[in-house]
Amino acid sequence: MTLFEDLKWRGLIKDITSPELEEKLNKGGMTFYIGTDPTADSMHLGHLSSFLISKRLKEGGHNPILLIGGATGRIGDPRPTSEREMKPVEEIEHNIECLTKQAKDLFGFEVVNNYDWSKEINFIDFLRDYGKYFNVNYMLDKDIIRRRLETGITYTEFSYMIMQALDFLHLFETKNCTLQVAGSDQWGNITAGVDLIKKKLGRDAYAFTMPLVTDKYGNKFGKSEGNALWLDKEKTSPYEIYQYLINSDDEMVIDYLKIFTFLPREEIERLEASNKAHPELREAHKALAREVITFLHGEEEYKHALEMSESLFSEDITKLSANDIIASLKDIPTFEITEDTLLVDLLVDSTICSSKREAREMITSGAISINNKKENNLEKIITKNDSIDNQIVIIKKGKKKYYLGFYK
RNA sequence: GGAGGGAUAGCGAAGUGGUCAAACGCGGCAGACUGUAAAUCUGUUCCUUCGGGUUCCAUGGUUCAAAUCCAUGUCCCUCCA
Repeated sequence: MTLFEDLKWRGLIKDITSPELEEKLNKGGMTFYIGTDPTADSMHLGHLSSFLISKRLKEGGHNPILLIGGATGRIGDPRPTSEREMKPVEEIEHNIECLTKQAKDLFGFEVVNNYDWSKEINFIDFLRDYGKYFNVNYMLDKDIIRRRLETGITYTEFSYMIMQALDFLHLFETKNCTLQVAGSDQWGNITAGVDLIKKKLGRDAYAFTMPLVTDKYGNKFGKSEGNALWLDKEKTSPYEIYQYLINSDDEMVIDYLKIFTFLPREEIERLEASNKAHPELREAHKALAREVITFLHGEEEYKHALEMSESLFSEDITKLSANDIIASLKDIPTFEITEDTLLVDLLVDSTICSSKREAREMITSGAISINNKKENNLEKIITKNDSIDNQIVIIKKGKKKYYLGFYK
């Protein structure tokens, strides 16, 4: 199977700028870039899919550059709905530092910052040297701009695509970078770059986008309870990622294997068959969790996440000693217990529930378990008798969320 | 610069003086069923010491009573110049 066929099979190619790209991809030897803006101090699972492509292309004999958007991040990529808040420069600087380190650690490829070449361009030169290549009508015709005409868009965000086009041009000129890869929402910005290179230099550049990864309802992949799952394990534990992936939809899990793992086609097809024949074994889900966590955090962390999940979900945890539990459950949220606390208060103080009303609702509906035993009593007082080895209390909210309480 | 329209819970959207803690839909959370899945069904979704308390962009005002009326301000949209 050629590189292009493999990418296609994995569902990683949505649009390409030109059919010649297939042959060029298969041949190898292109320098390409993938970028992200420093909107946070870590990438999240949503970024992973496109960044993994850099590794796939590298293996196909291409030369990757990862771009962190210090300049574009100061401007803000237009969202479909509304204007972004501008982030303070200090925060952006901090994010750049974190992301650069993360990208290097995870992929080990060259990382560049577009602020380095954008910061010197002054406004007059910008208008003379670049502005003339962008007809406003052309810009207005881009999907992302058109969608914003109703709700309004500032000149700042309107200009974003030009900056991204400049990046491509700069990398093309200085590093012979002829290919850009990004998520499909970047199509407008990417083609702006390809067109700019054509107009200004009369040269051909290429790009392809990958589809946005979603769940079966079309929601963005990689969000749990509205929060992004970060690739930084200090922000999102391997255990949380394990839980997220193991709970993937049956219908989607094979797609995810193709996108997020380097498993070969035969192995994924075997898992697909297994998923069909015995979905309850969740072999595909487990493989997904294993591959992703091992890639991100290494073998050790994966084993730990697996062990934790198994002890919480399939064994009788109360049979373990407090020390074993503490060692094993290091990644679930913890809280402190003072002796003899009303359960309702405990749930609120520990932020497991956001109000007493909610805490009561949880208890009454049978959503709260103490050491894996349901607790329906609103008057329940937690004492040392409820603890394991006088040290800890495990509280479960709903079916999947665990919290570990420590006596001081 | 001128004219008009708008701002309601996470989102969309009703309500236009008391019956409004605010319909409805989505989303969220929980229960049942299961496989830590999906679908389905059920409950719930401002806070509370369960007496009540604080909400409908902001600040003042009218009224026994305001999300609803008035004034000023802020932000947004449409059209004209």
